[in-house]
Amino acid sequence: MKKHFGEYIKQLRNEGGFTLTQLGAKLDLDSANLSKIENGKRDFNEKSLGKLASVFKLDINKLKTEFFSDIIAKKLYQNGCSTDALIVAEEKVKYLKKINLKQTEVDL
Amino acid sequence: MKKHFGEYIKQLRNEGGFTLTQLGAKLDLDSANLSKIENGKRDFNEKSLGKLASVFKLDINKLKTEFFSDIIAKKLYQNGCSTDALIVAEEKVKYLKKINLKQTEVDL
DNA sequence: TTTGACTTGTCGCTTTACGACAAATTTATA
DNA sequence: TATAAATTTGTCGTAAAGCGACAAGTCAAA
Repeated sequence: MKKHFGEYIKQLRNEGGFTLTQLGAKLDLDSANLSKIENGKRDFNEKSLGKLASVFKLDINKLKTEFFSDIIAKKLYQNGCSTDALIVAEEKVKYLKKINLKQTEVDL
Repeated sequence: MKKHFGEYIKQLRNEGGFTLTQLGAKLDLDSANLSKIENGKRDFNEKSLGKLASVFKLDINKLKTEFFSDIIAKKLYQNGCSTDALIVAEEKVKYLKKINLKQTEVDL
């Protein structure tokens, strides 16, 4: 288990044998900033997930799961919020998808 | 099931028989902004959860669950992210709590 | 048709996000 | 151990997001 998404990137980078500067270039990121990300002092920019996936030939959906689970865990942890919120969130996602389907029917 | 946290506030407000202006005053919020919140056009400010809890005598932890589940659901839904992230997030929260405990021991 | 409740649009300030560069520190290797 | 590369840390400036405020609009009740 990794403490944060940055550790995951670091692992990928090391496995790929890249320096911070090399990987940074591929991700349009300063090596200094990439370092902070890997060490959990800054968050990876959500908008760059696609680039990361293509550099390492990763499934974007798996990557999103890794990334967002991190964001969510941090949010709950920092706010001292019960993980009950996760159960409720799952229901809500289902509900949002359902009403979106209905709305699409209406739009047609 | 409510579409968003704003609907939840609206329900509380109606049950309490308040106008937007009245509840807004209690929450230090403009009636216009409260209206937007109730209609999902703006998010309720996380920092005001305490006030909301005390106005309606709600358990702050329940309220947090309601609030953060909403944030999380929206994030997953908007990003087309699998709810697998929720399972992973739960593991991560456990892990964060565990390493925090260990760190506390070291600090002592 | 006036009044109160609610909604919508928009402005401006504050906070946060984030890329960039400089400088310090660590690590590797000749 | 000298030095060069790799990594880390500090900080700045701009960009974007968050959010309160006010004005002007709609809508419903009397």
